Amino acid sequence: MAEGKKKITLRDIAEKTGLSVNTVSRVLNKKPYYTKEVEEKVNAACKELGYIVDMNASGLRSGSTKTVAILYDDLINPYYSYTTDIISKRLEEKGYNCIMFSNNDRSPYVDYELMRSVMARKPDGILSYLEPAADMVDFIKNSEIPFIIFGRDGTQYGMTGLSVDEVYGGRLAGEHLLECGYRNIAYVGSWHDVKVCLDRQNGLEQALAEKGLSLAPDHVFYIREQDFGQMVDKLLEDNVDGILCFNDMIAFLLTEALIERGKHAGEDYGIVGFDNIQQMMRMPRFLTTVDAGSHEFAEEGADMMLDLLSGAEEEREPFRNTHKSFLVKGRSTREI
Amino acid sequence: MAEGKKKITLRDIAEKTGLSVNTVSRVLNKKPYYTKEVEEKVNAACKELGYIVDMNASGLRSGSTKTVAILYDDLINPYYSYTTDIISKRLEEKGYNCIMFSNNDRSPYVDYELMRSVMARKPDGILSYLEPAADMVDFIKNSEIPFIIFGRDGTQYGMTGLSVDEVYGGRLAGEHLLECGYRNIAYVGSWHDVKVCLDRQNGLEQALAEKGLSLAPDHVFYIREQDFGQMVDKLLEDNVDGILCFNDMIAFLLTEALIERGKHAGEDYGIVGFDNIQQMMRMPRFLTTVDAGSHEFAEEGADMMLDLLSGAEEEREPFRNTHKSFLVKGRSTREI
DNA sequence: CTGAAAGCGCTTACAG
DNA sequence: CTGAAAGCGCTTACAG
Repeated sequence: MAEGKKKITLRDIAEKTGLSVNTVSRVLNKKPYYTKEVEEKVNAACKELGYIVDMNASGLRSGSTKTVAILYDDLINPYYSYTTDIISKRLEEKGYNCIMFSNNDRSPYVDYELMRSVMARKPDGILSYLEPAADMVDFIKNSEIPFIIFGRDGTQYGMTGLSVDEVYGGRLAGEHLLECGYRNIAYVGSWHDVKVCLDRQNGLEQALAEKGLSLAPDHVFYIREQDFGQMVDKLLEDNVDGILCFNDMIAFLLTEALIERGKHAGEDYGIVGFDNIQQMMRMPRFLTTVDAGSHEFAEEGADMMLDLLSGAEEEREPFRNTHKSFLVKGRSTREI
Repeated sequence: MAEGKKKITLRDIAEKTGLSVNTVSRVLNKKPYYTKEVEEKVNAACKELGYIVDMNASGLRSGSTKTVAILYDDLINPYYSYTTDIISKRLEEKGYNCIMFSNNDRSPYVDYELMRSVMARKPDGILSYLEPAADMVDFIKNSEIPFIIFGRDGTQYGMTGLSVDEVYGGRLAGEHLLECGYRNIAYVGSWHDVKVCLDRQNGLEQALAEKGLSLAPDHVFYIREQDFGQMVDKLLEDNVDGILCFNDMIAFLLTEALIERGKHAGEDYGIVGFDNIQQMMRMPRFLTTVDAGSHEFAEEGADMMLDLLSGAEEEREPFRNTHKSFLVKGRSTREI
């Protein structure tokens, strides 16, 4: 089958040039101490034979795989894919490749099964969109692999990460709904035990409290844990007029469900999301949403990872709140 | 720093159990010939010590890294992220991890620089959203790594892949525009030299030709190669009323640009995209678009890769046209 | 400035 | 059924 096209290794380069494997390796890795003449001979031979290093072998020996693991739920939500795109490209420029690990919808957490497959790849760093399960925190710390929690609050775990002030974002959304004149407010979250989700809800509640209002307990929903259709019916029955959703995708889903029932966002009710995915995808601005400056945020995530990879681990403060969100007005809430 | 938490290797398990490294390896890889007693001893020791295999080492020795490289432009377009999500999860289930490689916007092709970094990782397979550059076809074939071109026509390269009948999709879109009564038609593509882009254009032209119409050469645009604003002005000046875009993202971008100029899709003009990303993201259906059944298509891509990985390489026909597209009517074209 | 040796952690023949 | 040896392709000490 093969056209004599055998794998070219350092030994082939060594033989071709009459140098030792060792010296060839030193030239390719630009370690000090070799003559210009040797350098040129090596480069010429590599080019001629089409040498490509085996990162598996170099990683095994050197202990650095030049690899970063990215842990996520799914890539369907543009918040993930958009930021992952930015982060992976930035790391790629610096010679790192990204290996993808999803928890395959088992849970919103990093569990042992996931960490096991991650560690088997011996990544130099791990960037996780998922929070660690409670019993995994020590395990992760003991692994001594730089671990960044991206977009979620890591302080509670004593871990490094980047997060947005989600409570503040929730307040912005709540204040906007109130300004628009909505008074019968609901919150549609994802999971009841995920901190970001609760933070946004919390912000909404603060905004309401300032106007002497509050969020009725039966107007708080977590769609991953209950029936979507029943929730929509309940919203209609109770004449809810202002809805904050945990993110844009949920907001779109709900908008569509309400259209099917003859109700229209911006007219019959107001709806606000989070993430501003319309902007990421260059869509016309329909949905009112909270934007956390994801582009810059992703770049900071990549830079933080690169810092950790270059060995500045211990000095970093465990956590940084880098951004203040802002509201983006769309047509899904009433004009003021 | 380390709490005595040293790396656990096969040798540790061997010492703990009193067996040889070899035997331990055989048990973990479920190779034939070991007693139940030995198996239990090994598993207990692995669990107690928290053994995790080093895939770098096993890959180096065995020649299989259990890794698939995914080559793409960007993950921003949901067509990429949605299908990548499905493919990577399916592969993950079968024990493969995906390493991401973008060409970092250098070109829409797989070039040598990209292949170099791919090959350095010694993946068992490569799935590419990008077409190979002309001078890379032989290189890729000689590498003898299973290579799938996903979503693009590979026949011209004599390569394996999955693609949709794009000409047919273009016809569907063209026929719909004509049915709606649009007569002054334009095509907004991405690159002039990418086959999918031309195929869709070609289909549009066929639909027009059947009605005795044709696409004016100055109403064909490739936005990656010309000024977007100038194009929009031209469309307005010439009173174009029906526009087919290469994909939904371009269609959205154009819709927004026309809104800024006071023109509205579905009223002042009709616009059709490709991919049905609204459906992927559970958005209300605004845009009329051509859907190629991406979910199923991605699953087939993953299955094809798994087939190749299990060694059925040579028997596969080089190429399969698996799906027929269908039109999804939105509000961006006139009601018929 | 260059080379010979050792070894990263596995799996693969091969012996017994 | 189990083990001792070799080796995957590199990089890292260490000698010279």
